[in-house]
Amino acid sequence: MGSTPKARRSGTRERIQRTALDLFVSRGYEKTSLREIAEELGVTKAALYYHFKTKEDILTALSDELGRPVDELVAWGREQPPTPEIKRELLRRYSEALRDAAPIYRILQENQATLRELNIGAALRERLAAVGALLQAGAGSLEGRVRCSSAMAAVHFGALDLDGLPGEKEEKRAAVLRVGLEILDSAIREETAAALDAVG
Amino acid sequence: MGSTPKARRSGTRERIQRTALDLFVSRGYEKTSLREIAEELGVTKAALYYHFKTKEDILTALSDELGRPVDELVAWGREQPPTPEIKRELLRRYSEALRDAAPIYRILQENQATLRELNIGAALRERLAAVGALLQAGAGSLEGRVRCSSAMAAVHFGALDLDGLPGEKEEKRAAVLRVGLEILDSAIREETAAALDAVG
Amino acid sequence: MGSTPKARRSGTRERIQRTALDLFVSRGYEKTSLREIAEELGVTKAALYYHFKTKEDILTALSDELGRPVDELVAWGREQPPTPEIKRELLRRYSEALRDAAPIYRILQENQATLRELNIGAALRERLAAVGALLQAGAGSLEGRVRCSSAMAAVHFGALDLDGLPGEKEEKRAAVLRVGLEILDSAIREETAAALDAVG
Amino acid sequence: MGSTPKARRSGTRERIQRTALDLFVSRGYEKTSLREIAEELGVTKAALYYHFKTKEDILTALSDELGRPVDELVAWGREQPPTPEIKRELLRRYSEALRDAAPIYRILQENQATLRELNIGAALRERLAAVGALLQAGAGSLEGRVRCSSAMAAVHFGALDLDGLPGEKEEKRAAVLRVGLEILDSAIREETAAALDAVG
DNA sequence: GATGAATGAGACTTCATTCAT
DNA sequence: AATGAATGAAGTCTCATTCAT
Repeated sequence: MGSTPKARRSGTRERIQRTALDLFVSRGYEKTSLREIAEELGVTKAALYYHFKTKEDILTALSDELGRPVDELVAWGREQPPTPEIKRELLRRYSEALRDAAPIYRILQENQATLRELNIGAALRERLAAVGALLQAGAGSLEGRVRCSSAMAAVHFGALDLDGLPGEKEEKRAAVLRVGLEILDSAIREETAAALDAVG
Repeated sequence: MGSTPKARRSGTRERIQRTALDLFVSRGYEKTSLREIAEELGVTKAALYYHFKTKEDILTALSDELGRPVDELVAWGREQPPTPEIKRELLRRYSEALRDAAPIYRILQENQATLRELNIGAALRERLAAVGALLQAGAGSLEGRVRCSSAMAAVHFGALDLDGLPGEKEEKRAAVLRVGLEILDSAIREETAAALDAVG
Repeated sequence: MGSTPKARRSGTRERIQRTALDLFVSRGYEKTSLREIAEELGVTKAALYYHFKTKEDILTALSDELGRPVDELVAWGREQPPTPEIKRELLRRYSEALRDAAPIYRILQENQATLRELNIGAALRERLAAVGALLQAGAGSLEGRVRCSSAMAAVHFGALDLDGLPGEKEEKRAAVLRVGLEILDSAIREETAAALDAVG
Repeated sequence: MGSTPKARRSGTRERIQRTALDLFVSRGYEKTSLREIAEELGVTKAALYYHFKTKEDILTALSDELGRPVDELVAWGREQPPTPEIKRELLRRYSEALRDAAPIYRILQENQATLRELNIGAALRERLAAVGALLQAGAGSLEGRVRCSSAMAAVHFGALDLDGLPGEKEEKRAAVLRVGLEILDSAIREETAAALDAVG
């Protein structure tokens, strides 16, 4: 309570976050020093420590903010029945959620080894695992689970890694999502068939 | 290519590589210090410098050795015609190649941000891009390319990340490969259909 | 002497002093940061600076307040003749004065190295030296002076360090004082004997 | 095993210890920075870290070395019967042991607050408590214990604090020891008397 | 009577690397 | 084939203090 200054007076806190995000994405978390962030902003290192308790704290704040859409998605998903249509909707929304959250997940992905020892790594990974679990809900076979994972992976890594491909951003996202849905469909088809077998 | 100078004497070079690999995998490249490697081995840091010119050099040597199977796969692929069957074979062999090379690719993946500025990052990424290009050969549409990428991604990340899933290692690899092939098949089907359309 | 400026308003100044005293005793002067004091009090560091000009000032105010009894004792002692009975009374009163002043003298003792460079260290040490001088007044031999010092040391360190011993506080103080008086008596006896020798 | 370089090649380790001891005594442990030690020695800070793992380690090494005489004294004392003569001998030897160990005990005394949180503080204090316990062995009354403590305190603080008094060092030590023995004798007399009372 | 924001200095520590032996 | 000693650069963090509001 009152430990983190709520301050809306000078906006420095926000500027720190934005600068840090940029640098974490472009140079990596570990390789970005607080000196760099401070210099880029034209403040002293000590100013950073006025606004954030540690370096990790900057990343945590970023993740809490940008990761919220995925958090909300998980919350929503948990209240729905695990029907095929809901799963498709889940994947659709996941693709959307990633649109904004992409930078933070890219940081997570590209700095896994470094973040593994930080609390935040776990937090982010749990969010992803939760989405995965919702998609896999009810999947019986190993292969079924792998298909669901692959559908999510297509969307996830597509969102992060496809900068290299030619084409417009939104268009590419749509393509990636369609492929993800295809894979998900194949998973659903198989499960349904298996279920019918078991019954009939 | 003279990777092992005169070696064969005391095996220290090999021991360094093995220890480094373990530590790079478990603690990350950046977070692993030469002191740690040396201590774990019971030698001095200076000894490491007798065998390797720099820290990066240790990783490079590791990558040259473990990455060879994928290199050879690319070489082989380039001499084959881009038929569906060849593509399927390519994916199969890729899955196999990853079996041994997994650690090095895991290091690459989990330390991307760090390695981006090192030569070796590029080298490893190129190998992967080459496999991807072979799989995508002749793909006309954006969606087609995304499908091929996803097929490869399924196999690739499956190989690295599925330690968490239950089941025996080899069994999981097989499942992942089957799913990858499914996705690849869907890509091929579409391309073929599109080609027929264009013709007929 | 204007030690409390206009005060009497919200009592914050006093609360700062009390909190600081506690922390200086338990964590040491150097190791206690203004941040800690402020946090413990639920105010900002800047608030401390409204009431005190520097960190040292807080300690000085504390010392002026708590050290007064010893100051008064010294003033009293200087107006008395250096008779044995006065010396005994001096030691008795010193023991009493320390009852309240103990914390500040403990701080002095446990942070000597740190305070040596601050003015306040000297101030406190002078007070003690003054008591010592009064007790030694007229002591001819080195041994006599050592005896007087030891008598005072017994009382002084007894007051500070005997928390560890079993027994009730006031009871222990009495025991320590008795031992101190014994030592003082031995000093006086010797001096008297020596004086008689010289005369007779 | 091999963690501390045994090195006798350049003597830097010893020079570090000597310089650190001087600075710790004159400026205090906390106030002495590694930069100062390094500069005074004409080496870099990193060189200090080659020889000692932390700042505290330098102090620990110093204490292990200089504190040995007191350690040995405690060991000896524990094997003797607690007779009056042994106690007197103990105090005599303690006075001697302090002759060399004085600097380290002075550091302990003047930096108590700082060292309290370090392991080493406890270690040193335990040594002193052990001597105190040996002197008090068999003391029945609170006053008896206080007398023994005072005897030891006279010798201890005499050794550390009497630099201010006039006279030659060794001469002052002798005087302090004599006074200490006097106080110890008074303690012994009382205990003996009390014992006789109980019996007769 | 007190806060929010910021600073400048400096602390301890770790790292990759070098080189004479 | 390897060691002991040392370096220079850099990193994260904490502190007492200031000042406009």
